Order: sequence, then C-alpha cells, then structure tokens
Amino acid sequence: MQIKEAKQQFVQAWGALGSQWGINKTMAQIHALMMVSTEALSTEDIMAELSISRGNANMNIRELTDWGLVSKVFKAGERRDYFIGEKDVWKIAKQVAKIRKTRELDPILKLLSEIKNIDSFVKNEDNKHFQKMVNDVHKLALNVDRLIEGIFKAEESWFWDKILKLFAK
Amino acid sequence: MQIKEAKQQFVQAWGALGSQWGINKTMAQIHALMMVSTEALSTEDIMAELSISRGNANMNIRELTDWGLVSKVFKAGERRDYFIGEKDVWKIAKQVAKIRKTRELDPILKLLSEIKNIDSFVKNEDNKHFQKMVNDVHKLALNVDRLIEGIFKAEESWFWDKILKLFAK
DNA sequence: AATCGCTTTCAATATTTCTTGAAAGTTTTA
DNA sequence: TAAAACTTTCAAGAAATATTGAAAGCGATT
Repeated sequence: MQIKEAKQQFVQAWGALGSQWGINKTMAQIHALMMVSTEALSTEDIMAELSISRGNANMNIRELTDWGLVSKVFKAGERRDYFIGEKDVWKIAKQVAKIRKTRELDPILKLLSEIKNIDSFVKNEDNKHFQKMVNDVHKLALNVDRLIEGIFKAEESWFWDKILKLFAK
Repeated sequence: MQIKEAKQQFVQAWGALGSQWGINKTMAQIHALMMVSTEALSTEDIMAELSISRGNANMNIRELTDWGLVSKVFKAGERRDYFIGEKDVWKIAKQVAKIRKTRELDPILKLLSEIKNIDSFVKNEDNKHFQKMVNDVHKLALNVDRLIEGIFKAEESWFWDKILKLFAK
C-alpha cells in the first residue's frame, strides 16, 4: 500500500463509519479529507477528489461548518472559498459529542422526566415494572450526560490517564 | 399523559434514537416494547402493537435475538413462539457496545495499524502531517477500545461511582 | 450596467434501506 | 399422512435519504 492509497482508504473507512452512526457518508468523507490535508481545500478540490457534484459538496461543507468542524479561510488574491478542517482529534470528538448530546440525549432525558411526572405514574400498582424501567433508563442517561459534560471540561491526557488507571488492576 | 400513552411515547422515542444511531427504527421499537413489557410477546402482539407486517416483525425479532437482547421463551400449551427482552439496562448497553465495537471499531483499528506499517509511512518527509493524524486517531481509538473493554468487565455501580468521582471536584 | 467567477438553492432523480405479503418451510396434531 | 398452526424467506414495492445539475444569487471587475 502506498501513502496515496492509504489516504484513500482512510477517507473510505471514515465514510463507512459515519454512515453506521447516522452521519451522511459524503459528509464524513469530506471531513476525513480535511483531516488528512494540511492545505485548505476549495469546493473544486473536494468535488474532484471524491467525484461528487458541486451541490453535494457545497451542502456537506456547510453542514460540517455548522458542526464547527470546518472553517472558511481567506486566501490572498484568491476569489474562491477555501476550507480547513479542525485537526485536533480530541476537539473533534468533543464537538461531535456535544452536538449529538443536544440533539439526541437531551430530548430523551426530557421525555423520561415527563413520564416520571405523570400523576398516575407511581400510583398504579400493576405498573411497577414500567416505573423501574423508566427509572433505570433515566439513571443511565443521566450518568452518560454527566460523563459527557465531564469530558467537555477535561484535558485529553488527564481524562485517559484517569480512565485507564481505573481499569488497571 | 396517561401510562399507556407514556409507553407509546417511550417506544417512539427509542425508535427515533435508534435510527439516529444507524439502527433500524422498527428493531429499536420492538426492543423498547419488550423492555417495558414483563410479559413475553408473540409475533402477533408485536405486529398489532406497531402495525407492521409479519415479515418485518419476524426479521427484526431475529436481529434482536442475534444481538442477544431478546430470547425465545416456551409457554406451556401454547404453540406459537413468545419472546422476552433483556431487562437489565446496563447489560443492554454493554451488549450493544460489544457488538458495535466488533463491527466498527475493530476494523478501523486494523486499518490504522496497517497504514502505520506501510514502508514509506515514516520515511516520507512531506507526510509528517498524515503520520500525526493517523497516530492521533489510532491513539484515541485504542483508548476508546480499552474503555469499552473495561466497561465489559465492570459492575455498573462501581463504574459510575468511579467515573462520577473523577469529575467531582 | 453588463459580464465574470464563484456560491447557493432546490426540484428532479438516483440510490439505499425498509417493509410487505404471499409462498414455501417446519413442526405439531388428529 | 394430511391438515392445521405457526415461522421463515425473499422478490417486489414503498419510503427514506442522498445526489445531481441547472438556474438563480451575489459581489467584484471592466
């Protein structure tokens, strides 16, 4: 395998990973492309590299920008837009966690609290099991929430150092 | 909101969450249904509750069985199959983590090691950035891998106790 | 104020993924 | 061993999602 091929494989793998996690394949591929490139890339570059249309490239670049993973850069004398990807893998992970937490974990937490606040929730005897289930899921979701919040504040090295020590013995 | 409605909401929410994470909506809904039901359910029950076809119900029940989240139970005197879902939320989470790790994290780890073993990988000077990127992603992936392996072995309460203490101060 | 170079939008189309339902398969019962 | 009761399969169709490409926008340049 050559370096060029390695980069392509990386881009492919990132795309596949993305789609298994509910992220548009092209979006993930563009992101991978930007991770491995020091240079800022233009829409044209991305279209060429991934063989996709202008519209597709444009939309997914915007989505990545909305996620805060990619930003526009000016190039002196150049008219077209160039983009550069965030390179710090820990920051990328935190950012993705932040967005998905807001979109997905928070609504579930809200629903679970709502259910727990129903008048009949604790009164109904033949409902003990549903109560326990809701409580258990709620507890787990709250813990995951706190874990993610903790990660947001943590330094990468500190975090992994502590985590790995937990399981050391 | 009444209890019945609450259960429906829960099933809906679980389905939505599933699809955002690359899991078939129906599969997630069936799973939710089984989480909140103490009774074992038949294919008919599930078809009726979710208004889906026999084929769809059957396939997704099988998939859930393959994931180890649902098992067949015998009912004395009954001819049809009944199914019961795993009720321990921590076990469910671990099981999902286990399967997705194997399917998704492991192949990425493999690819990253392969890339790092390419002859030209460290020799090429104008490649420093790609090298760093691959190393960083690899490191993160290895840490996530160890974290998951740790979770597999851990007791729920022990795990959260330790984690939450990490961020306590 | 018209043209140029580039970006954005979005309806139409293509692709992927899910669902259906009927036929074939299997096990039990009479 | 034939019919009944139930399960499984899978090709065809439906639905969801992604992609295209042409037209409209927009600011700079002539």
